[in-house]
Amino acid sequence: MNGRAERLIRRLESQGALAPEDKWLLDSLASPVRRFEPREYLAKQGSPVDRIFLIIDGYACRYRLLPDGRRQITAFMLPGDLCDIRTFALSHMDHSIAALSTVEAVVLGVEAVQRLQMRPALVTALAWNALVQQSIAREWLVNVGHRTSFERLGHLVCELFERLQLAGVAQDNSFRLPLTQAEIADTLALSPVHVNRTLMELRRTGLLTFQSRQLVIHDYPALCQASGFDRRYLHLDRSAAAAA
Amino acid sequence: MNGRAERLIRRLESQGALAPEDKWLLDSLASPVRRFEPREYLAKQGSPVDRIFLIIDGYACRYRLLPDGRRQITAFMLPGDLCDIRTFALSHMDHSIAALSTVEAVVLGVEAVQRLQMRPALVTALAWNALVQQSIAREWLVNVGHRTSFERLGHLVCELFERLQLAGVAQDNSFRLPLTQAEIADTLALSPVHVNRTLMELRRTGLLTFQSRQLVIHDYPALCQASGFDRRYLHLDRSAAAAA
DNA sequence: CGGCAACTTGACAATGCTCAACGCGGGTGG
DNA sequence: CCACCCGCGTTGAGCATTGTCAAGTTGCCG
Repeated sequence: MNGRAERLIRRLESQGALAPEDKWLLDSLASPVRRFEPREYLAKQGSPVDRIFLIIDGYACRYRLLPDGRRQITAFMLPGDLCDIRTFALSHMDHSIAALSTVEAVVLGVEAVQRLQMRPALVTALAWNALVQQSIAREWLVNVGHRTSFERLGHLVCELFERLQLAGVAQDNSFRLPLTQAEIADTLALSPVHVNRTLMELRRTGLLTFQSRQLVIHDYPALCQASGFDRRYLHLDRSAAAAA
Repeated sequence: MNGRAERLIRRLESQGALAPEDKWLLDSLASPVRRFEPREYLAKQGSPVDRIFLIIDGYACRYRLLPDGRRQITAFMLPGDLCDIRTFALSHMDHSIAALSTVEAVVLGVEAVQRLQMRPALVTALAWNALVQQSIAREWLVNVGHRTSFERLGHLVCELFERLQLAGVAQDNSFRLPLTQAEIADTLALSPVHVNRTLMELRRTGLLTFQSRQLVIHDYPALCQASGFDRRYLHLDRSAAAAA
């Protein structure tokens, strides 16, 4: 056990324990670890799909570029995140993946994925994982489409907090967020200037502070309330949730 | 062969021929057909996941509601569309599915999906299908986040046109679009009033007309151009596309 | 013929964008 | 060791796209 798959295992086991052999397999595939510098590509739009990634540490993102140079970040890849193992069914990438901070990731080829696919319990757990990512993508659409900048930013912070907690890389009421305001802007479809103003408003309201890449939440329930955050879309509870 | 899976098969075969047995299986599972009236639920947020759907005819959509009653449509389900067969890995629905027009759909339970999963070629083809749906979801985020109302609406029309063509239910330069302007508004995160104005602007520009549920495209290349539509995200070509 | 849902149009308000300038800090080279 | 420079953050002013509210109109169905 090298422990590199620990954060992924922790996430997957939130839905039910895995057999030791399954954990061993995940761990044994989690090597070697490759290091990516900020802004470095993990995968490039248009390139053939021949690998997927398990994020060990750091922040990466999926994004699309517009002809005019603006970009939309469509997903964050956090420690313990694994790409959809079905990705190989596509011939080429329809978006890019890049490191936002320094990233440690394991590069998995087809053979590694085939070994994962031979374990039914892992296939199910990873299907759950992929479906949660899709649920998050839907929520981002709601976020960008219908929430004010204040709610949007607050909602993103809540989501990151929950996800990082599940991976075991958040503190009690804070987490490392190595993003520039411009990157947050690309995520929330706001201008960098407006992200700045909104951030100060959140600070003024006493909900959170964000300094030197550390995000501190001062009143989590109030933040959830103010940003319309309802964690059910993250599927964190094992039992079925009641209808809205 | 009852032919009900014809549109799905047509889509899947755009990526490579299927074996006759695979097609027979799809067709044999495509029964019975259930009919849903406009606004009727196919699946409700919070309910247990025990079925998925193959759309035979008509328009359905996935959506989420906000506490204030507004809604965001996160995907269209068109003739020939099939839900992700992995959906059963979730305990409950994180969004609702409802009919927009009268819909004919096949309801598939776990057993039917298990039979599909025993055919590797189908598993691959359906993985491709599901990944395209995710790519579309990413594009919707770009659309809502970064495009003007004019581009947004044009882009949606282009996408629907391409998808309906692939399923074989579009005419040369037009297709049936049984949506109200309010429903388009819920899709594009615009107000109904603004959808109306934008629609008239598209008409005035001579790009398209939309009357009595029929959408006619007068100049498709110009429409693509004006709305920044680049069909690569739909993965329609079998060969790898060049980088942007 | 009546009624209701969808569509249309106008006036006004507001959220968020653009442009522009300035502050701050860390890294680099002279 | 100091000075410059560049990326990032901050702030202000004006603007524009889009939302809201409200009043009509059209058209379909009963």
